[in-house]
Amino acid sequence: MSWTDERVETLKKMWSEGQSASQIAKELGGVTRNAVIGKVHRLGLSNRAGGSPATTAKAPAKEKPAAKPAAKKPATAKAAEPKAEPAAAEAAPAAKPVTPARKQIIPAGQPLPPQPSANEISPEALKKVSEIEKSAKKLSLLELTERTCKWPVGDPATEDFWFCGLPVQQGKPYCEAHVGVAFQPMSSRRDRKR
DNA sequence: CCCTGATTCGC
DNA sequence: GCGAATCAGG
Repeated sequence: MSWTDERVETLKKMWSEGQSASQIAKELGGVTRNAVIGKVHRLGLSNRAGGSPATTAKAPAKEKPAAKPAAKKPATAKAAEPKAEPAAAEAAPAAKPVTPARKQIIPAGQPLPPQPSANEISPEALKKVSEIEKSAKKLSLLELTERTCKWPVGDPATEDFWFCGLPVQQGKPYCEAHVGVAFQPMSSRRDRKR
């Protein structure tokens, strides 16, 4: 696959929408996330700029100490290149419905509105759990690994007992769905005082 | 381990 | 220009 105009457009759009490189690659098909990232860089829109420069403002002059001897990184001489104003400020950064050709999930630079669900377990979370439990891998205790959801389901005293086993949420011991109900912000036993 | 983007460099 | 391999971080 090559970078046709269309594909580049999709790339730009998704990237500006905050989609991850892998998501974009998946969407485009025929390319890896590396390809996407590479293209992004070549297009000069590495930084999801456009209007919100306040985001990931990583140090561009990221110099790597010569910690790698025979490495394949012969410290390029172009250490810090005066990356002037990115022409990225091309189009209107905001108010641009664009073509909602597909699913536009993430708003944009906006992280996400404050999560209202602070108390009690949202019915959605519970529903999500019962849903995922159907597709749970139902692992036994011995099959659990560091990256399998350790949420127990059923009664340990019966045979209807197993662990979720779905991919964990990274770091956490449970999958996303279970993390949702596992880490109750608080309460729930408030009015449950026996 | 999963994921993310960033960078280099042979092609 | 392209993107795999690699790096670096979460």
